[in-house]
Amino acid sequence: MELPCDGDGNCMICKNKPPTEEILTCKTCATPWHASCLSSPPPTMAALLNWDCPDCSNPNPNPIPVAPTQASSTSDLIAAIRAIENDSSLSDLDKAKRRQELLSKGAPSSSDSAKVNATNNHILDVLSGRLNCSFCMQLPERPVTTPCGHNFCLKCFQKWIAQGKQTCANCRHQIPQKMAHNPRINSTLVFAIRMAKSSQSGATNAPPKMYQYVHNQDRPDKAYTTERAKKSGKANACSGKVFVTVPPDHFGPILAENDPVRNMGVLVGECWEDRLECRQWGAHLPHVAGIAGQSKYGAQSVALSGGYEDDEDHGEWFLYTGSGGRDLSGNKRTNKSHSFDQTFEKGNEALRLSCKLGYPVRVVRSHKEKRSAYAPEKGVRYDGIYRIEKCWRKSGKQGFKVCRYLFVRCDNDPAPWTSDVHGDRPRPLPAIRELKNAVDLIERKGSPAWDFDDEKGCWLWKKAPPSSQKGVNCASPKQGMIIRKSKKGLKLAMKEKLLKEFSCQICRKLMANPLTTPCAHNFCKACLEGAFAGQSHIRQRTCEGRRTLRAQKNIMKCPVCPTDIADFLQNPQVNTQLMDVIESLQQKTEEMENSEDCSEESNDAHETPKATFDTADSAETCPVQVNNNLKEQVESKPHLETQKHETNGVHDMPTVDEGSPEGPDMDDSKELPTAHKPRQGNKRKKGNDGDSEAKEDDGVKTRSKKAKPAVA
DNA sequence: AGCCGAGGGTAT
DNA sequence: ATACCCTCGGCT
Repeated sequence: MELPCDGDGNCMICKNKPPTEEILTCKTCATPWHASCLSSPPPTMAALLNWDCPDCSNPNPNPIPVAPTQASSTSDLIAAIRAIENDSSLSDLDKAKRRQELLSKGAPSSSDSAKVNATNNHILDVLSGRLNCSFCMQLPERPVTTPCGHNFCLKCFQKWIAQGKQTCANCRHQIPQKMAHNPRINSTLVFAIRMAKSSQSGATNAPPKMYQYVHNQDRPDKAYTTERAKKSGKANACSGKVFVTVPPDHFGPILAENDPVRNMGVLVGECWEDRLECRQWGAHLPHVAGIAGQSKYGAQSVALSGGYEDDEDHGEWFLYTGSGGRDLSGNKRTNKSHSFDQTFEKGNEALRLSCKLGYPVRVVRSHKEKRSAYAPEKGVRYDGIYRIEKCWRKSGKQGFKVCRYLFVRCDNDPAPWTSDVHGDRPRPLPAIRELKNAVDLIERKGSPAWDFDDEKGCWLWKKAPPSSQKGVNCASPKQGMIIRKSKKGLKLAMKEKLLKEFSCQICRKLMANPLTTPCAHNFCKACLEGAFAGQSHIRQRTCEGRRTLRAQKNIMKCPVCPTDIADFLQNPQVNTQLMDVIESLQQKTEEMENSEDCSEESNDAHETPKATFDTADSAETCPVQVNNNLKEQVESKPHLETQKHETNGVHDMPTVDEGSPEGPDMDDSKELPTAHKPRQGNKRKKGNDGDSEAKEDDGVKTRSKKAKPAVA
């Protein structure tokens, strides 16, 4: 039995932490192994440099094709390593770091010179080889992190799971069921990789925009406006001011010019607490309905919240189900069962119109969508512009006809889950198996209104957007709120971004010994453990002091989302790859800083607080405070420009995929007899509304008009 | 002026 | 988890 070191660097065979010089790093998967516990350690120094661990050298247990790696052993490299080893001024940690840097960079072998940019001294170097997915050997495109601290592409990981594997491909730790079947994107890594890529392509002056968060104290107005609405449990649907100056029937992205409050526009990846807040920023206006649109005009936006079980989410494309088909009479707000067919009317017809004309449709995803890897863990997130390429009807899972829409992403910004630095490119449509049983199929004829411009390299209106039928919403933002954008140095902005993205969400400092939870949130190990200090995993229950009942597991909620991470906390493993990246970036930033001390940046009017990169490496510098109300300010951002992305390295649509692996199409193959059930009334009966009369005595005069008809 | 809705909080 | 009990904006 051969086993590597675990996430803490302890050998899984002898259980000890081997000294640095006894650690071997696999050239393929970068996993550390304890040399003395290997049955056949590499015989020579050269072999050591080009060493494949037992997992990677044995072709059988790993059926996923691994990209060939180039041999990189040169005598220079060995000499360099020896020099590091003999340098008495370095600590063991430093030595390990240097050595790893050397190895991961690989000897720039002449055979591979085309790929290696000799002058390239960028962050990508730092990342390459460390963050690579062990399956495809590329930087993960949609990174996910196992509880044992290893990072993979979402798709590679899913393939691995689909093969019936239950252990981490790197360290063989058991992968919990929840992670296996519902992996979450690690957005911190998305950021790291994106940043590295954009810095490599020379686009450093445009730091990636993502994960904006508008905090409560910065809101000029709250969603609740009436006294009654504030009464808990009584009303939640009272909306607040809409901050953006677009008409309610505005199509397409919301640009900076329509955002007088922040002058940023609504950015892809922006998150809100709930649908009401989402509404305030204009991304999706209805506070309950999933479709925003008018049957004669088109649909502007949709929400994906898992409300209809027929939905299928593949990130860059998804299959959306129309609304209706349910009996919501009385107070059956939660009725999920269909009792009649959906038809193309109202919102459904609006979507069909947007499909025919090729309008851009904004998409928001809600945490309520539990089956999708792309849904946010919390709240509602704006995911950008999609187009509806086709629509049709089919028999849904419950046997009644549902309206179906194929949405394909076409935004100039990358989706929140991808580490790609460029937006979408036109991509081939996925093959949808259920189409063979579709009826009422509509495909767009004629050219779409929103399309990709080859010359400009971005998506834009090819035809004039439909003129609004409504007036512009005139939010009057507080004067003081308007733009406090200073000409902050771009480098500084970048640095702040770094600091923020790699910060522990508990201590707010740069993460030390980062842990990635199964819900894909990152914290310092000390902070996360500190947050649950003193809590035992098991709660003993006694029955009247007589006998001891079966112990019950304590629930331990992730400090930033509702996920129970008690299991993870039993044996949390440091994400060493992420740790490496943070350390290296720190180093890089310091270098950059030193090299430009005398540059013009220093004449910036206001003294900027020093965004230090001190790691919170000791517990006392990093006070633990869980659930402090996110106290950051809205970030000043460079204007949201309709930027052109670099076209190099176009990482196009993951090849055309079939509809869904396990096929809802099975339903289609046989016409379900239930499709012809007698249609039930979909009208709400007035009488039911009257029932609520009795409790209207809250003393606040905000009776709804609805309460009256019972008397009338 | 209906009526509909991929919401949200609380009680069970 | 799920059942209730509301909300109010916007489409028709």
